[in-house]
Amino acid sequence: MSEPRRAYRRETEDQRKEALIQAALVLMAKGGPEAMTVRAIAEAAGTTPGLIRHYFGTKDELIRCAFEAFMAQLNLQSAPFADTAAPENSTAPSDYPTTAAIATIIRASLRPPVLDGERVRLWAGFLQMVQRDPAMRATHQATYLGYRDRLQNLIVALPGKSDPRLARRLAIACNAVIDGLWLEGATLPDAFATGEVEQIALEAVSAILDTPLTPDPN
Amino acid sequence: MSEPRRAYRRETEDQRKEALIQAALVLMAKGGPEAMTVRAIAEAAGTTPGLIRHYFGTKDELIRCAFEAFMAQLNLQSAPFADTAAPENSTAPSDYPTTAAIATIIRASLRPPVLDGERVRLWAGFLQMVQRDPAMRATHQATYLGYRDRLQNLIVALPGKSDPRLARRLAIACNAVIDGLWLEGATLPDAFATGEVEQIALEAVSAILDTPLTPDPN
DNA sequence: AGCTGAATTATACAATTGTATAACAAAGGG
DNA sequence: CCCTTTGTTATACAATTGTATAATTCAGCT
Repeated sequence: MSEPRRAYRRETEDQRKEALIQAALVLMAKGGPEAMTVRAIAEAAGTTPGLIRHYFGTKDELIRCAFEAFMAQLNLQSAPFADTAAPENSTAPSDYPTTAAIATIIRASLRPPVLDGERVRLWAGFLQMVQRDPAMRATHQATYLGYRDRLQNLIVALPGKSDPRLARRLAIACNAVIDGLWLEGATLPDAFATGEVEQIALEAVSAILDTPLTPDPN
Repeated sequence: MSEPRRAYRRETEDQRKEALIQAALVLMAKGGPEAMTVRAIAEAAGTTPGLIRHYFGTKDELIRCAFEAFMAQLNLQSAPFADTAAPENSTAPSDYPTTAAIATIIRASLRPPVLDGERVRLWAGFLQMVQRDPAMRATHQATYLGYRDRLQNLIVALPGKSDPRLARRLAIACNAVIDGLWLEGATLPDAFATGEVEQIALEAVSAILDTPLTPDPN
């Protein structure tokens, strides 16, 4: 009857933390906050609940870390290179066209793995905790504003958009289109043809910015 | 020690159901799915858990009903009149200008009570269940498509937008802007000035539709 | 080899969960 | 006026929750 004792297996602290965080995220994505119990997390991570306490002290702390990891990953995948290839010698505007950079961000944000139902549900599952926990709220806000600022920095380089207040409003609008399409495209996959979401986003952002975005068939 | 017995109070079936549904929604909005326990719902509704079983059979069924009520209310508040004043004698286009109707929907969708943090978190808290429960998924999809179709029906009446495929893409894009701004405006209230969100939405939709929306200062 | 200590597992425990069932209250008809 | 029916409340119960504590396992040092 009684299960055999779990094999004792030693791991690095980083490996263990990472495994627990990833397990928590998978459970949250698939079943929401209710599914993210310490036992389920531990089992999915191939360990026992005690390790959560050992490495994170409390479940809430693990959740905080998991949220941070999630937002970092989302940020990375939805705005690739972004900070690295941005303005190396930025006084040469046509080297890597601004419009192409904007289009790249849009496409990355609106196709898998970012455009994914479980992703959206994972994000949604955190919303309540984000509101409650100050640390998580800071992470949330920073991620949003970071994404928006990247858009704004690109927009301000477009001809005729140098006014920062104008660029800010345009960035907010573009961000909203992308977010809205991300939400709808991921939660209602049957309502759109493949590739339709990013296509619509490119057209809409082009209209908002009054600037054609290079089609760049990829 | 033992609490006095709760006063026996008889109510209409509709009153009871409504009270339980509203209590469930409030709890979901403030604390997410975890806070929506049968005991908390019953207490917030001024009754006892047994009534949930009596009137809904199971907690899941109550949740289904609550979600339906929520979506109906959201739908009503974000697109007022909508179905009533839509196309009475629709061959007279300039009687009630299409642009004004679009602007009205946008404004209603992006100010309180629709633009509200608890609203968004309430909506987010349902996402997991929407995915799982077929009935809830149908409600969700129908609400989204209904809102979008209303936009599309207005857009198709605009000059030069009579092609239904074009109108569909434009409606999707406008819907996305509104949804994205709803999300961000409600979850990050500090990031926007009052009225800024709807203002940006009006500008963005004007750009997408290539049609000025009547400012109509209200 | 033997000991120490940290990593890991297992168990304990009180609190909370959803639901089932029993006890109770009152309205309405005969 | 009793009796049935239905709405309502209270209690019971097994399952699950997060965390605390005890019991193991094993690597590294002397």
